[in-house]
Amino acid sequence: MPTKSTRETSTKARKLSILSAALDCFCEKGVEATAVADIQRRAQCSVGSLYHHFGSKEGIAEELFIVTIQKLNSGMLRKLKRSKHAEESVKAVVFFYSDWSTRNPKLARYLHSRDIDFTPEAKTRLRALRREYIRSVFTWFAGFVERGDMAVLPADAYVPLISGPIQEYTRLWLAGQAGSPSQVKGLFAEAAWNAVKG
Amino acid sequence: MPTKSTRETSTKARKLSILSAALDCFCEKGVEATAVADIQRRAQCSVGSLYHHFGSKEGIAEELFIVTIQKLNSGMLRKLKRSKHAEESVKAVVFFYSDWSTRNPKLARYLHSRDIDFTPEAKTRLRALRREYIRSVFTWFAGFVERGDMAVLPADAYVPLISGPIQEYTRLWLAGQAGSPSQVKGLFAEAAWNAVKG
DNA sequence: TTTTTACTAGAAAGTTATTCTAGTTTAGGA
DNA sequence: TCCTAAACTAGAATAACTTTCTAGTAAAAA
Repeated sequence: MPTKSTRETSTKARKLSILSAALDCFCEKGVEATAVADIQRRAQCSVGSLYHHFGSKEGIAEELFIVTIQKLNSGMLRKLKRSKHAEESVKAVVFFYSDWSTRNPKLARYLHSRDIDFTPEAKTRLRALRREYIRSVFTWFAGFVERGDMAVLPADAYVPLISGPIQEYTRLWLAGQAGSPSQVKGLFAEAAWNAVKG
Repeated sequence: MPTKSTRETSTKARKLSILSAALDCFCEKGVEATAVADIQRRAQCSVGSLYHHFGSKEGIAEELFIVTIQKLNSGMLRKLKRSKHAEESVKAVVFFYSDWSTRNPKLARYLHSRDIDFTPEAKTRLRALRREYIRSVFTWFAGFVERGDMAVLPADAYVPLISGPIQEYTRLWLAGQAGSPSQVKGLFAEAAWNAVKG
């Protein structure tokens, strides 16, 4: 049983507490409007500590974004791979997105803020993550497409067709302009299936 | 023939040149990373002039965002109202979004960037614009719904179902992860119609 | 002509991000 | 157990940037 060193544990805890403090600040005031001092106060650490771990305010924003995307994607793929049939798989994507967003509204809100300000490196990492996600989904669907259960479409079209509406609806919900995604997820799952079925 | 004063004309031109310079900077470096001095240099004006017209850097970003949304929405509604039938209307939304984005990639990129950092007033204005847009679209569709040409759905569901996929695909395209929206707009228009037809 | 108002300029001031120096804590080897 | 290297933290110092302020110019109105 490999017990972690106290150093390792406390480092991880501090990084997490900084990310969590940052998420709260970002959601309350927006990324640009939160000062490094705001995060530092809320996380109860020093400026030095903050810069030691993340390099810059942008570094915090990037790490938070990337870690969140990774969690969302991996959760989605796990769910996907527990599905047996084409229809079940497609609908699972819509349901998972809806459920994850309503369970993690702060993270969802943060993901819906855009990535225009990231460093080239972070953009590259994000691009790789997205590409990998789209590839995984496409690979999972490929079998169904071959069997004729799903339509033959450009590889890049599946994810937008399936996830686009629920994502857009979730954005409205986060902006206070629509009811909870859970109210329409059944409807949107049907629409997704209609858009890609064979 | 009411000829405009030179003052009025040059003021408008200066404001436009500042917005245009800002758009270029924002697209190249991101909103947060562009300094007021960057915009000021590119627009060839002084800091004072910039603050006189827009109050702050955020003020520029907000005005640019709002003006762009207004143009996009009004163009969309104009197109919509030239359509005769339900199917034609629904597909027009997809086509217009695709065409506008490919014709105005910089503006499209900016619209897809974050709106989380806006002032409460700007958020309110944006919310009003979006609500008004959704209401207009819904009103336009209401006749078709009554006649049974389109399905009866929650009012907030139409726009996400119709526009969600093409928007999401456009986002991928802007991120360099997919081909031009014009390649899939026909496909996506079909899917949109399937999602809402009666 | 004069007066008022919109506008511009650039220096000054105020804020905030980032760096730097000094020091503390921990893991790991002798 | 003690020593050393490395990870980590603190907060002052610095640098970069945003915003304000003062003075002035040009256009329109009176």
